[in-house]
Amino acid sequence: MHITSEALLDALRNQGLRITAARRAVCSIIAERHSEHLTAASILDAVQANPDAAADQSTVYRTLDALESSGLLVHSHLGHGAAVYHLASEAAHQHIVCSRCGATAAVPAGGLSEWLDDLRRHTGFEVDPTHFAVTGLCPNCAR
Amino acid sequence: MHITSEALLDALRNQGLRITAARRAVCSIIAERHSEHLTAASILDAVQANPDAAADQSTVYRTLDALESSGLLVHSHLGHGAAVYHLASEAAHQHIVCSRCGATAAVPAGGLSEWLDDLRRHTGFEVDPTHFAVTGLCPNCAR
DNA sequence: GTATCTGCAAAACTTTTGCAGTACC
DNA sequence: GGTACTGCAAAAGTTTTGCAGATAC
Repeated sequence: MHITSEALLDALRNQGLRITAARRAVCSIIAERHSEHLTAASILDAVQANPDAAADQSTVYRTLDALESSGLLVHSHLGHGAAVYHLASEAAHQHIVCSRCGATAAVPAGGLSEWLDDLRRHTGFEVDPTHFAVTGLCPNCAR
Repeated sequence: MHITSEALLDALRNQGLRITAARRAVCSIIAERHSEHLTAASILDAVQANPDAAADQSTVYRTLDALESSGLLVHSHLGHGAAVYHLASEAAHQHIVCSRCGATAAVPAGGLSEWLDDLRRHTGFEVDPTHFAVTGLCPNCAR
């Protein structure tokens, strides 16, 4: 499930936005490292590691916003700290995070969709379960 | 499902903590307004509205921490902003929050517990579903 | 050429912390 | 009397914003 930097840039172009060195740099980091839990800070670090394409913090945040508007990128909150950014194509999974040690696991899809249907029926909400992680205690921390 | 300010203060006493004017003030706000979504800021405002018992921000946070340690109070995150504090006796419900307009609804218990069992079986985590809300679009915002 | 971007710097917002003095028990 | 608590002030951490100058198209 790879996506290229160009695909991300195209999404920006399609919104009528301009393609700049800073945006190329951010898109390229995301395309290369899409399987990690990227935070704004780690993207910023990676961008600034390349002196030819260094971009400011505010520019990184603005680029991430633009990519989210395009629908290709989403962010979620795994805990109290910084948000993590995912490709939307990889975001269809929810995380469970240990509130003591920070260990994360993917929430199995089984059972989830029935619960979501149930939620929709009862509340009328269109549920997006991925935006916030679920917290709990991992097997180790639960002892 | 009321709780008195005294019950909260007793919980502090039982931890060997001292009872001060600031702690009385915080406990009394929580006891009076337990049915609201209280944030640290709203508790602080309420405390400072009474010039006889005004307490500092840091004191309010420290008191809230102490009450959480006692197990009578919990906080949850309904969105990107400040945490909300609930009595633990009222916290056994999860919230769903509209990511556009901020409307909240309670997640019905039905279906939830099966999903939680499922999660525990598959991940081994002891799940606390109430700490982070679930986001989605409310019926109005979903159009 | 001009509307959009960028960097810089500062602010916003929530929460935490260090420290010297105060008050509870 | 001694430990715990408080206020103050400042910092930490993440994200946002205002603005003057630079750049893509």
